[in-house]
Amino acid sequence: MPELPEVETTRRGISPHIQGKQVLSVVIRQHQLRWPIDSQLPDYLSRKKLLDIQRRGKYLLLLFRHGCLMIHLGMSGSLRIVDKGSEAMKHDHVDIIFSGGACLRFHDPRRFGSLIWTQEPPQMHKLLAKLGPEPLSDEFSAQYLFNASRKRNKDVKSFIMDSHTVVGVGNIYANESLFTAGIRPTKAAGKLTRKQCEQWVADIKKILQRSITQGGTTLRDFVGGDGKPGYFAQQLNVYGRGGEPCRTCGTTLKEIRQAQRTTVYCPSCQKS
DNA sequence: CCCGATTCCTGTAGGC
DNA sequence: TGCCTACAGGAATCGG
Repeated sequence: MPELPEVETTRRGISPHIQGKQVLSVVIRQHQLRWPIDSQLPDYLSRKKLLDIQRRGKYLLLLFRHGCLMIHLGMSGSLRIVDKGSEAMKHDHVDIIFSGGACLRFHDPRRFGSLIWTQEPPQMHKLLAKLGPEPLSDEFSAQYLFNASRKRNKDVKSFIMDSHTVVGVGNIYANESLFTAGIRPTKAAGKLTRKQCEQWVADIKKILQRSITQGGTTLRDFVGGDGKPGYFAQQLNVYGRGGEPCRTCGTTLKEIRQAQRTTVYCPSCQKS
């Protein structure tokens, strides 16, 4: 489940191998992803130079002079650099082969990911145009969160996972940051206090930043071939721990469903 | 505008 | 052991 730290780790991992290189060929083995891959993609990319790789939310943006390939990893997608000619495994859906012999390989068992070609500036694309701020930017501040949450009746957990509020806070980080901030996940967003917004924003940034740092430790393995995401190694306080004792107070962690997602929280530490 | 439900897909875990 | 089902999850989109 690639969250923002994994996407950023991926960006940093693949960039040195393919940035500035020319696309030699594109192989699509499976078109049917979250959205069908444009059959003309090989034509769009062939012989073109990859200028830069950026990230917006959980989208990776492969920038070319004449357009942009937007890649989303969905929940089981991954990108790796392999040698040109290395044999494709099951679920290796797309190869982009570059001058110099590096092959960018898209792997996605559950096919929730997507590869979308656009000729507009990517920030104008409808999938990116209305996204909320980057969580690690100054734009994502306590003031912003307070303002954005006014008169919203939605529970805070679903509210923060909505990419129109802020990008990149998925289920894991929503659960973990609410625990650290001591906020009850079922609280209505509109009832967040300024103080809570300050605490929560700071905690979200802290947790994401720490996770990116840890993701970086797997970079070597990443390119070499096993691509294990780093967040499994990190200490999770609540995510996946329903029914277990809270690490802080020992109270049994409660598991509920919010908007078809599992929420875990400590009834004692997250009262407000 | 706001919100909840539905949808895509397959690996894994649990029940029997 | 193996079959079957339920479930996980990001986020766009639809319906109320």
